[in-house]
Amino acid sequence: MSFEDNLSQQRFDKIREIEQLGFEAYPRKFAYSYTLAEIRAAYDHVSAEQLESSKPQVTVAGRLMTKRRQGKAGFAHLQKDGERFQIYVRQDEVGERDFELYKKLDAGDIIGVEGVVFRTKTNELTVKATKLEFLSKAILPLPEKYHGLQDVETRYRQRYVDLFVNEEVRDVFVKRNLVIQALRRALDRRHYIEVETPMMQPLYGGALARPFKTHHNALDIDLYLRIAPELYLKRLVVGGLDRVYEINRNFRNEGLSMRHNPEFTMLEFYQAYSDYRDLMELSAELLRETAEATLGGSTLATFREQQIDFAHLNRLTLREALCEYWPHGGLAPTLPDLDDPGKVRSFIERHNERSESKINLTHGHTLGSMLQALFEETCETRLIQPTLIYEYPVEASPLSKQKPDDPNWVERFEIYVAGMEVANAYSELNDPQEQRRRFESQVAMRAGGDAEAHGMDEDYLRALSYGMPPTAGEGIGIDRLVMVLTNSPTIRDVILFPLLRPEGDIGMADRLRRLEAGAKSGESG
RNA sequence: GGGGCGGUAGCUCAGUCGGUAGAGCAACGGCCUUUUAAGCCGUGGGUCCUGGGUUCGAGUCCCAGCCGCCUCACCA
Repeated sequence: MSFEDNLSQQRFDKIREIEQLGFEAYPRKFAYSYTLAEIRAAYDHVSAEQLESSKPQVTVAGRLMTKRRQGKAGFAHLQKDGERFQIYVRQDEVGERDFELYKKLDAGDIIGVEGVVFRTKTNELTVKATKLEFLSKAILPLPEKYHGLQDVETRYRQRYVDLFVNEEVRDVFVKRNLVIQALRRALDRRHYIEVETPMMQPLYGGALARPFKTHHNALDIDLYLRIAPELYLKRLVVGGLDRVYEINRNFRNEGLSMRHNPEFTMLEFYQAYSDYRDLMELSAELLRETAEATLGGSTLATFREQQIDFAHLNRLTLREALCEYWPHGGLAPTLPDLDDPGKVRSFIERHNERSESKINLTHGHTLGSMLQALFEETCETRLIQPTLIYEYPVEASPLSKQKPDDPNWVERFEIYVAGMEVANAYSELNDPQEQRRRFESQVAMRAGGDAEAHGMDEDYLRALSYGMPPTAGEGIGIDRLVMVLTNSPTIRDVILFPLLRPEGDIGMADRLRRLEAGAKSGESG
């Protein structure tokens, strides 16, 4: 028997021993009168003397996280809802049977406690037990109590352990929920309605990315996991849902990094009779409101030792950003330089000389694509404070409306925070003829080898042909926003179960089988 | 996919020049009725990621592979 099996065997055998004391191994329910947080709220300011005279009766439950025995008494900490609370168990208070149970408890077990609130010598609020109830056994031993669970791989694979052992992990996901609540509230208040559109799509679109492919047996058709909900949401705007949003997963078949998980959560919203300027205002409000809801009223987040202030949203055109954030010293570009393809090419060459990461111009040499590539290489990671970059080249924006005075540029903006793109918005192209031409040029790019170019979506063209009001739409990357608001350096820390390679045979069923086979027979231990 | 780093007890980690594999926590037995990384005495616990190779001898050196992290590429 391996050592680990031995540890588990001892714990497994205790289930039988606990039953022999008259407790149920896996009882149905337990009615607690207070959460641990409620006790703390109710009695935190009550003195030891007052507690001594009032003797408040409570019933609590939770997972046993520490246990300190001292002869015929002992202290332990219960954990529930992310709160830890001390209990004190004395044999002369709980009786012999319950104290026998206490002696058999292991860290990780789940119990219920009836008792009286008091304060210890060190003034810690504690429940002195008058009765114990056994609720569930931890057969597997817990990680070390002081260092917790450190191994990154184990933390992601066994998030259930990570969550109850490392308290800050739970906080991150509670805050993630606050972020989503705040965004929903903000949009609901502005009379948006929330919808769900297909995650499995016969044609994928709305972004430039490679999809996951799957198959429906009964219809015998291939389907794609969506890379974006955009085209469906705009069909709804055609249908008269003037303000819609969806918070849901997108799937992109791409590499993993600290900023990329193949499935990620996006908020997309569309507002009819508006343009991208209206969404600039709305975005600033949404970011500020969300930060305040998450940071307890403050707009200041700390991310990687940097202070990030969501109270302000700087605005620059893409071309202005290139002039302002040029990283290579010497002469930075000027706005007129950026209208000259020859000069832009020389700036790219200067960048390539001075930087590890080279800009590769194989995909096309239009002025717009060069400027966008240069921006992404030189500026993106330097946009630490929330910054809105607007006016994008038309080439990589097949669904955006052009600027009235310059068809090479579209009414689009992106918002960068902490060097990451967290939002993307534009005035939606609603002219079906122009949309058809954009799709055609995308299809040509795809034929030319660009695997991420957009496909032709004829039903979308049909929808636009019924007339879509002028509309602006935006997507906000929830995971990245949560990263910044929770100071999580990697996206895996804000996704409960990030994608990992499967770990292979765990052998758990076999271990449980062996535990059952190895259990001490009948008589008490 | 390229490069770098890592994988040793259930957990957190040491392991020197290649010479019988260690500590703390957790566990088990004993003592202990206000402790809190409880304490004291004692005991048990290892597929050193896997598979080859070099060597009298490999946790340690070499090769291949697996898994993870970082980084680059990819990713508007």
